[in-house]
Amino acid sequence: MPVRPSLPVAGQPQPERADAARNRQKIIEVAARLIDEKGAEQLSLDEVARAAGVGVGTVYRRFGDRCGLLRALIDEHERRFQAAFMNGPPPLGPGAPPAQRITAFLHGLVDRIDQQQALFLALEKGGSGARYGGPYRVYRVHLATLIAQARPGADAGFLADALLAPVNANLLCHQRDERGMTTEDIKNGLTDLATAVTSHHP
Amino acid sequence: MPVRPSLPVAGQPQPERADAARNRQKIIEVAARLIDEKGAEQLSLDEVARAAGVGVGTVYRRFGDRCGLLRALIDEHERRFQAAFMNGPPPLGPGAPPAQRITAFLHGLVDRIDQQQALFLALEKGGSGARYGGPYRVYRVHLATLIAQARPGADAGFLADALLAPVNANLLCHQRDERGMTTEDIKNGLTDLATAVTSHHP
DNA sequence: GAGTTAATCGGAGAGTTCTCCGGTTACGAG
DNA sequence: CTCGTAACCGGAGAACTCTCCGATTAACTC
Repeated sequence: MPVRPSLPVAGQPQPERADAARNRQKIIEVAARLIDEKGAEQLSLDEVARAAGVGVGTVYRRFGDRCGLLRALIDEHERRFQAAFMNGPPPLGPGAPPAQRITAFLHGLVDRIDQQQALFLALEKGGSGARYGGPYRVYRVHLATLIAQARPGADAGFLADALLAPVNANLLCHQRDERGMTTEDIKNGLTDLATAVTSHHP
Repeated sequence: MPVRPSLPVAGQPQPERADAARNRQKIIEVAARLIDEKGAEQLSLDEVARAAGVGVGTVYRRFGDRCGLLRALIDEHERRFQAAFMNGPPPLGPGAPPAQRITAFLHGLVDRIDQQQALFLALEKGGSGARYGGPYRVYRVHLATLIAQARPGADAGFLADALLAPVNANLLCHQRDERGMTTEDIKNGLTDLATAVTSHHP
């Protein structure tokens, strides 16, 4: 029988042996500490394994690859953010008009990336095809729904991609570090963009 | 005396020794062939060096890193594209109203990425900080100028980033392969986006 | 041509990511 | 408590990117 990859799907807890769970926890703790000390770019899975007292094979079995480990470190914040825009108070959560919710969401996403900038940068660098799976999918559906409410008839799915695309760690970093923009400049720009998209009459 | 990196700046031909020029040419030819045969992702610089009959150090001396080699392979098309939107016939080149030029530019960029999709994908995967240098800078200035003409007072620089962000190989691939969108769908979406951005009255 | 010098060459090697698989261990069944 | 098995462990090793530096060679001067 083939070994299943055992990458746990979020929200669907998989039975995991006690030693495996212990190792997962230990690896996450060690990785978080090492990233604090030396930055996410410098994180070597070899080193994580050594510091956690496990073999490198164990790290890969638990997290699939380097990006998988980084995602695991991001996961908790992610859940909180998703809860905020799906069930939280307006204007981020339900209750406000779609255009306002879209703007609030984009601003929230900027703040969220800022919180764990180093991790997001490292994750985007890794690339892999998984960039548009998981959280991205959730964001996209959320935005597309709001856009469809504000502008029936438009290609809401594409516009969701278009609003999400400029909110990524690489670009944010570049805009701030090399272009001298502030977070407020960026948020203002996103407000303008979102307003233009939702209020456009073709 | 420190060795200067000798990464040639485009358009500023640097005196290069005959053997060095020969090797650069040979490396580019071999790399192009290997990419045709096995795909850009599978391109190993070790293999390129062996097939070109040079040491691996030579490849790195010439092109700096993996991305540098990929950029060199992209370079010729790049020059043609830049010439087209800076000096070519309208609506891509000068002569058409800004809004139309913006749309034409975005459509042209989609086509351009399609032409060398594999290379762009590999280049984006590599990441590095150089993603916003070189061609990107040119695109950004071009778009920002046009946007400033269409909508004086707006943050044209940011909006240029925002229009460029959704036009990248990773997203285009994703939209087509996993979402079933056609190139036409994407271009229509970009037209809508550009129109919204340039005709918005705050 | 011969000499000088600085750019170039090439391969050994360090540091990574990820794979593979023989040996080990947790845990439910009896 | 014992046993059987599926899941897990860990480290050797393959493949890769990139660095370093002694040996080599192109190109300019005389």
